[in-house]
Amino acid sequence: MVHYIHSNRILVALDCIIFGFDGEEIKLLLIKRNFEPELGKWSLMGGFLNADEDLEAAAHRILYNLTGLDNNYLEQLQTFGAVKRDPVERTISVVYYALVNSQQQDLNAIRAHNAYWISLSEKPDLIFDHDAMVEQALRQLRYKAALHAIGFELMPEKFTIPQLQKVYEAIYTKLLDRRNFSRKILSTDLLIDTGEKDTNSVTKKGKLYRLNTEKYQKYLTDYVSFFPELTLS
Amino acid sequence: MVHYIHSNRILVALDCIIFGFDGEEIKLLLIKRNFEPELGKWSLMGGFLNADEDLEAAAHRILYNLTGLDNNYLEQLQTFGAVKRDPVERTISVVYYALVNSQQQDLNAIRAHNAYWISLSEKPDLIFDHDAMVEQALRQLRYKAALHAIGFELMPEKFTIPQLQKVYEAIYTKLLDRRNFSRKILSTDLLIDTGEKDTNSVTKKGKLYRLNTEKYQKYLTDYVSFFPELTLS
DNA sequence: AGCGAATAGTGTGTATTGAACACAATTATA
DNA sequence: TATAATTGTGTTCAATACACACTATTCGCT
Repeated sequence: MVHYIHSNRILVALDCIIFGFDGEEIKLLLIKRNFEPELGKWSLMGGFLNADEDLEAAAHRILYNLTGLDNNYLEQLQTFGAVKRDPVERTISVVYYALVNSQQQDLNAIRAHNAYWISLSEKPDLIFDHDAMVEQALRQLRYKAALHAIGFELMPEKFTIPQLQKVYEAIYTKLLDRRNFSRKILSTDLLIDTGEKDTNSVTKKGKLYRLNTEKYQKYLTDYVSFFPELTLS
Repeated sequence: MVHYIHSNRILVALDCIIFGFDGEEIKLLLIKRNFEPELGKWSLMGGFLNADEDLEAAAHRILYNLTGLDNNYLEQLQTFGAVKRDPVERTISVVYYALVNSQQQDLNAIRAHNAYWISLSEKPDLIFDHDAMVEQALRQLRYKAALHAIGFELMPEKFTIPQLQKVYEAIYTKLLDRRNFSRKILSTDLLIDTGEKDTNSVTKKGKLYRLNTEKYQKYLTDYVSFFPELTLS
């Protein structure tokens, strides 16, 4: 097989920012490292790109190994490539972020990796440039959620409109008007009334909806300003 | 120096999609390859990441070598990493896109690289996955220009409002209303009247403006829905 | 010099959308 | 059965988008 003459072959890592939602707050799935390097410190879940593995496949592998989840929103964020970013050896890292609804995750796999769901407000300092990665992922999440209807990705199968509202309020740390929120969501025609009611609710039980997945696909691919009022800064 | 045990060190390439504007159409700076591999075919301008070079610096180097330009809008687009994307050898490519105002470019450097400004409508087929890269860059350009005021990056130092309108019409292949466009741009307070008039114009000479660069920085970093009406599809 | 063609610039009304707020309905608990 | 807490629906006002009318400047032609 022919090769390029250029000799600078380097390690390609992947790191995953995994966002979840517990009903109140946005959470991150972080690793308390029980391996070298930087043993004992906190980091993102990551791994190296294998020789016969597509980049996208590697991202799915890493996410699957940690969470047992395989069917989530997963998007490439950016590639970090400063020379000194990894003190061990020159490594560039292709960063992905995932949105998971924390329902059918594999708790054993998570425990085995020494991973924990941590609130954004309680995030510890992370190794290398992982803090910058999280910061950028959060910016991208806010950006994207204002334009596309990805808030649903953090919801369980069935959910009420007030629950969905909590996701957006958590993403933007900003309270929204119930009445206007409800009208906006319903006007998209993305929700299907299941006929069921939320049993967890203490007082009035809200309608449980599920996502109209076909229409949702259009909302993802099309550029639609979903929440123009949620501008950043 | 310590190294990772993982053995899969691979080549990291960078490819640049370079957008320009000639007053009528969006143009791409493409290479008619006079070197291997794929000699004689068209491609993006690219190169390999060097050992002691930050990723961002490599992108600037490649753009500078080709155009002589060093102070342009340059943004990382995405990293392409399919196993077979480069038939010569496994290579991942970090793709950047640049917006240049085709004024003070180094024509000798461009000629030396056998590069040409090609209209989007006349783009030839490119090697490897470069077509997909261009397609995605164009999508990103449309996305971004609808939200942020990056249309200015394709303008010369001084320009008239109708000229700026042409940029947006070229990006979206869509005609815009003169009156509303003018009002919207002026309301941003991003333009400074130079007092001069456009001498090239055949009939009524328009006012020449220049960009208020401080305010412009805010428009770039802030999320602002710049042209909500320019939705994609 | 005067006129028409072409392009640049300013103004105005209507329809749509966002945002604030009032009120009615449901359910557990006291 | 009243009360507290939360959900669901309606209404009004202001801001913005959008369509379209009109005026202004400049060149070239008669």
